[in-house]
This record gives sequence, structure tokens and C-alpha cells, in this order.
Amino acid sequence: MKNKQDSLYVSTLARGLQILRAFDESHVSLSLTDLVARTGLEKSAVQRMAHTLHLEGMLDRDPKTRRFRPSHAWLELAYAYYWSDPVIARALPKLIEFSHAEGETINLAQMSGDHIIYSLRLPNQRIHFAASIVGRRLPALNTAAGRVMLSTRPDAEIDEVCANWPLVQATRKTLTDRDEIARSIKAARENGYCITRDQMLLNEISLAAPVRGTDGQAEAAVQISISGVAFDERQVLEKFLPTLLDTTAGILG
Amino acid sequence: MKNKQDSLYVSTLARGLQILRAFDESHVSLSLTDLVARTGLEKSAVQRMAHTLHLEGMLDRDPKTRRFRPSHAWLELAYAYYWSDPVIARALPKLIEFSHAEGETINLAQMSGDHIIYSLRLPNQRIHFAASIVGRRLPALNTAAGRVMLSTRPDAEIDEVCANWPLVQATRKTLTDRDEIARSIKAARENGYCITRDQMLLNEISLAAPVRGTDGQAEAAVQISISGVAFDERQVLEKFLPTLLDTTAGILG
DNA sequence: TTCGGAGTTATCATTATTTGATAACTGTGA
DNA sequence: TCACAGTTATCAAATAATGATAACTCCGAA
Repeated sequence: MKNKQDSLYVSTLARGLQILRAFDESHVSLSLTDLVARTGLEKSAVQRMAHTLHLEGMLDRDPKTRRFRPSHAWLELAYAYYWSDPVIARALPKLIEFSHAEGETINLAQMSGDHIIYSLRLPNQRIHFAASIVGRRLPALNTAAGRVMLSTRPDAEIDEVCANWPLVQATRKTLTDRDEIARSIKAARENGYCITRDQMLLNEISLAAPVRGTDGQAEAAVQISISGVAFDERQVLEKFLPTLLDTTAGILG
Repeated sequence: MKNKQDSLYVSTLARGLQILRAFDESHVSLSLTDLVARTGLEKSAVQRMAHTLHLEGMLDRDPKTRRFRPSHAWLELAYAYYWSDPVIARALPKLIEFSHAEGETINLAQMSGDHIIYSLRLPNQRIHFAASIVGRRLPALNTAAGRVMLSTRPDAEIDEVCANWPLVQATRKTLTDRDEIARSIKAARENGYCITRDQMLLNEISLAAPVRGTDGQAEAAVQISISGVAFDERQVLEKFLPTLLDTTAGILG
């Protein structure tokens, strides 16, 4: 980040990006002084960067409160992303079919460093907001989708990431024993799927299967969220696993 | 863009943004020389900006071809946008209900300058890719959603934008007569909805109704796309208008 | 295998641009 | 009415970006 001696690194641009990244789910609108606090930049720098981003259409500004907000341009960037990632176009029609068949919430997840990111979401019943919108990141080891994608990698790599990648304790039942997670990943390799319960949210069952690239490694995972009140894990497998595997197999084409 | 005498304008940041905006649906990956051609920047500037954006995680780079691509960070920005816009959270559960009830493709659209932008999409059957993903922009005057949002504005403004805003001729049946569009908008005000056919795509019927803010002006529009092969306009109104109006009314809460 | 050339990476002197400090302004609540 | 927190404007100093150019890589053709 703080790359010194890199003569090609343009720190002014990096500072501007810091402003954009200051916005997140708990910082939905920020004043100049908020931005100063969140970025650690000079007051003058923040003033200039925010002003420029506003003129360039990247930030909206409430004329009353003078606070900045993400603009529609942020969605246009997502649009460009969707076109650029070939997995998306291949997966989307299959996900729609799947969603239609099951009437449950279907997601496409991808690896993004040591997290997964949800890149497509088809919400089908009332779940909480964060679980309905794309772009959410979660630690890969905490999630069924992350584990099933890791399961397509060599053993050595699995042990390595299980030892080092971040974990969060999202619920009191979240699994944080790294050895057990490693075992869960290796079991996923045998099974071709991964199922979890109560990991990010209580009473949520999550079932995921990998979308394999030509080299056999996972490019993505299709994941389905089911209420743990209505079903137990065995029922979920019986009811949803076959269509899930059909879906992921179909995406390979 | 070419801002002179604005001492707060940081042109270096603006140049970096130009790199990001060079990517779109027909430019999904770009080499350095592509970027030079598309942005008109100096070769050296492009080299530095792209390098910085790569280090900052905003661009991925294919190690083989050396081409740049949008990164997952672009979806994270969309995530932040979704949290920041209060209409989204209010509309989403209602859209899910609506989508569930009708089994058709439902969208939330918002005004963005003289275009509309789709901010939520619940695709429910196979439609073309561009119509399934968020962030797409279309000239407001060409669309049912745009017209119905404009219909909540004063007459003077409607006449003004009808005279000046951009139009595209997307199909041979696209309406390009500006007076007729103005009449269509005023009719939408009387009706509380707008219906179009063959405007952006042949055999597509589009029905939209406004989501009104406290001042009565539209904050957004809910729009539904229906096959013009299976239904005619009268049938569409009969079948979908009541639930559409329920949906938009419900979002006001 | 060598060669040519397009495209990418690296270097550097020059100075235009950004910088950060500070002053002036604005509006809101006491 | 005042005080103050937050926002906007100004400016001299020099850092950090610039653009020209050179060196390097890689790929395909001969």
C-alpha cells in the first residue's frame, strides 16, 4: 500500500481511492470532517479529492447537509464488472433456472483473496438486507462457498490457508477450530459439496457446490441459503443437492 | 472535464478515473495501448495510473496477456452504494414479493441525469444478459420507467426535457417524435403508469409505475418486462397493473 | 534460428501540480 | 446575539507528477 521507491506509483490517485473506500455499510454518507477522520488524510487533501470526485460524478452531495454519498456511477462500475467476468454470463441463466425451481435464495460466490464475494444474488424470500445484495465479502473459511472452492485446491494449500486466513466469530455457533475447518474442506472434496449451519447467522443452513474451470479448480461456487427452522441438514441435502449439482455442472459448458 | 481555474480540482485523480471508465460492455479487458487509445492520455500517464490502480486492487491483471480487467472491488463499491441509497432497502422486499407473485422480470429504476439506471433487477426468465444486470443506463425518454418518473414533474420541466434530452433509435419501432413522447408522459401522469412496446427491444412490453417521495415526485420506478409475444398491451395491464400499483404504493412506507 | 516490431517496462530532468497551513466564511444551536 | 464546528478559499513552497525517450520482452515471420 504505502509503496515507497515505486516511481510509477501515483499517490494522488491512491488518496482519491481512499475517499471512495471510506464508504461502506455503516458509513453511508460522510461529511468532509468524517472523511478526514476515516482516511487520515489532510483536511485540504480531502477537500480537494472529494471536490474532484464530485465534479467527476463519482460522489453525490446533499446540498443541504453538504454530506457526500456514493453516486450511481458506482453501479455503472458494477455493470462493467459483470461484462468483464466470463463466469457471470455463463452462470446467470442457470442460477435463474435453479432459483425458479427451488424458490430459495441462490447466490454465486467467488474467491477474492482470503474472502469470498457474492457476485450474483437471486433473493427469493425475505432475508436480511446484507444477504440480498451483491458485493458482500465474508471470510472464505467461515462459509460453505469458500470451503467448497478451497476443496478443489491441493492439500498443502488447504492446510496453509486454514492456518493463516482470517476467521470471524459471527454467531456463538461459528466454527473457529482451524483443524476442524480443514477437515470440513477435505470432506467437501470427497462429497463435492459443503453444508454448514449457524455459521454466519443462526438458523441458517448454507449449501454450496463448486463451479469448476477447465483445470478442475473452482472458479466460483453456487450457494443456497435455507431456513434451519423449516429443514434439517439431511432434508436440505435430499431436497436441494441434486438440482444444485445439476446447476453447477451445467455452468461448465 | 478540462477544468481550468479550479484550484481544488485534482487532475491526476480525474485521469485515474478515466482509466476506470474506459471499461464497459464492449471493452471488458484493455491493454496499456488500448487504454491510451480509449482515454487519450499520454502513454506514460496510462502506465502510471494503471499500475497504481492495480496495486490498489482496483484492476486485475492477466499475468499472461498483461491486460487489465475490473476487479472485485467494483462490486464492493456497488455494495456500498446499496447501503447508501435509502430507496433500495425500502424497495427490495416489495420487489421480491412482486417477483414471486408474477414470475416475471422486475426492475427498480432511478433517474440519473437524463438517463435511467437500473438499480435492482430480479430476472425471472431468460432474457438477454444486458437486461439482467444492474447498472445499465438507458436514455430516460426512451423508457417507460423514465417517462413515468418524469410524469411526476411540472409540465414546464417535461416540455423542456422532451425537447433536449437524448434519444436513441434502438429498434425500428422506437418512438423518436419528441411531441409524442411529451404526450405519452402527460398521459402517464393521468394514468399513474406508463406502458411501452418494442422500444428498446422488439416484442418487449414494458410497464412502469412511480415510487413517490414525500413531495409527490418520483424517487424511482418499478418496471416489469413482459414478452409481447405472449401478451398484448391490454392483457398486460389487466394482469399486472394492479399488483404493480400495490407494489409501488407499498414502498412509500 | 534469427530478425523485426509491437507492446511493455524503466529512467530521468523539468516544472507544472499538488500540497498543507491558514485565513475567511457560513450556518446552527445556545 | 454570540461562539464554534464545519466548510470554503487562498497562496507560497517544493514535492510529486509529467512526458520524452530508452531499454527490454515477447511473439510471429522469414
